[in-house]
Amino acid sequence: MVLMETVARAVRTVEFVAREGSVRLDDVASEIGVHKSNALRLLNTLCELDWIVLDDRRSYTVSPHLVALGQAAAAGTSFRQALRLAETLRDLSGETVHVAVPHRRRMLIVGRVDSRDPLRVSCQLGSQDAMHTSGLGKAYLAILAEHEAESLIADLDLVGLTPFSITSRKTLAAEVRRTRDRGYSLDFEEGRLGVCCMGFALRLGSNLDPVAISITGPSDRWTKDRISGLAPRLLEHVRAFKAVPLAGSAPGQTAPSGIR
Amino acid sequence: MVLMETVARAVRTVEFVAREGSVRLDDVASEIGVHKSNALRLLNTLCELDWIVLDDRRSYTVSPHLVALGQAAAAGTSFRQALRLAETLRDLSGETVHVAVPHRRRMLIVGRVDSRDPLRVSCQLGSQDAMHTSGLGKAYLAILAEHEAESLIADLDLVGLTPFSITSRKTLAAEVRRTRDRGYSLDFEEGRLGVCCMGFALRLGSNLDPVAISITGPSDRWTKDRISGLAPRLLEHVRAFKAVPLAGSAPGQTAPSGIR
DNA sequence: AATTTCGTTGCGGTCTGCGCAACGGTCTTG
DNA sequence: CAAGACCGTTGCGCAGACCGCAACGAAATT
Repeated sequence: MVLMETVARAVRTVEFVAREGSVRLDDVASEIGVHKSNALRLLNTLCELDWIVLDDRRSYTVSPHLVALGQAAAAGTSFRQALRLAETLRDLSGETVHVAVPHRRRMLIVGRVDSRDPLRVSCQLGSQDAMHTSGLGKAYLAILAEHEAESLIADLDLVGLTPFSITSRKTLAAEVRRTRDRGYSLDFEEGRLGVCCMGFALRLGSNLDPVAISITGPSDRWTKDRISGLAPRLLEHVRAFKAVPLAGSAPGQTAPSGIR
Repeated sequence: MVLMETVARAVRTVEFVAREGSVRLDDVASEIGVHKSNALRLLNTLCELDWIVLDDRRSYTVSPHLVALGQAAAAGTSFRQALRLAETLRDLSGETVHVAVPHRRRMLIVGRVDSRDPLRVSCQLGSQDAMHTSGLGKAYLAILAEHEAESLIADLDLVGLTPFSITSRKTLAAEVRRTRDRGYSLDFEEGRLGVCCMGFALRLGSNLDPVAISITGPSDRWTKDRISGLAPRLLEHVRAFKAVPLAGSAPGQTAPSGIR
């Protein structure tokens, strides 16, 4: 399989600009590893295509036009429906709710409804969590068929992030089994110290990958007791939501969504 | 200025896949206007770069990885802070709140907080409204310096979208002046029949473009009376919000945001 | 006003992107 | 069940697009 170099350079350019926020010509040239004349040509074409804009004659930024792309990327999943459920769960729990989809053996966060409390946990959209150290990942593993989960676990790289992280496949498999029985996943400071969460996974679309939802909060108030106290009510809402055959509006449509 | 053809093809490919949702090899080949062997090379490299994924061996989709890009594109603006205000305004009004930034003589919607009512108005993120037919655009024009607004208006293409659309520069300039005095913009079915809205614009960042916020609802309940009744309270919150020097977390950081 | 920095332009070589055509897999049709 | 159509994949050769080089010019800095 032959790769196209120019395309790769263009993509790396866009991602670099997005990562840095604002860059100049020479930054791009040295980052991509090309002569500045070529970097200029890259940036010029990307500007012409409205993927990049140059602000004050020497600093390049990603174009707001790209939010449409990000939306399209998320719309491929059934996250739009999930967001409505997320809002309900946020209101019930008071904590931040994240929506994620599996992507390359990690959980990619595509949606979020923030807690109203000023002290809250909130992950960047587009960021990725490991399967074994997040409530999202463990919820996803638990909804898969047993053999699928097993082969996925076998492929994971079980790096520990905190002293509480699971780093053995056997322990992880057992925890996934417990999650399946329980109906929801738990994460007590396994991914980040001071952060706890509970998670669900559910199949919304017909043939789409499952979506995972987590409710995340500071360990001081989002405790084991509080979670297990709330869990039944939350689970109830998740199940009730699944029953509603929400008419998912196709991506790209401008028609008002959410009208049943 | 010389454009790079291959880059343009790659970009068009990604946008095509995003627009269609799911495409096959020949679709791309005919859309881009290249031989299918070349279309395959394009798609292969884009897959390798994780911008596109192929689902069931013959249908290509945009990768969820791109939501990170969309986030970065929006983060360039100060929309993160605006979203918090938007949520407050949604709760006060009960209607959908949109956040937009100016982009190429149009208003580009980068954020949204939906009304909780099943019957609501909700625009796709990434979609663009004309300056003269939206509350967003008129609010933006009103916050600009007089001469800036005038030169921008002179450049607009005043296409009418409904019988109520403003199509004369003179009328538009007068309406903008009235908006400036009033403190907020109004739009009664000027962009779409059955849809009304009021809008604000505010400068959040130091040297960033202003952000526009609109509150949009069905004309049946989001009436002139209801809007003017709510306006004072809403304006009050907008002004109060502006006073808070929220510590905006830099894009790309994973630290919990919103902690003052 | 001088100096440095940085974006821009023209040019020629060479590598790469491109179309062509044949192959082999999978899905569809008689 | 077999024959056909369809679609994705691969090798090859050529032309042209991409790239680096170096000189130019504008803007920023001292």
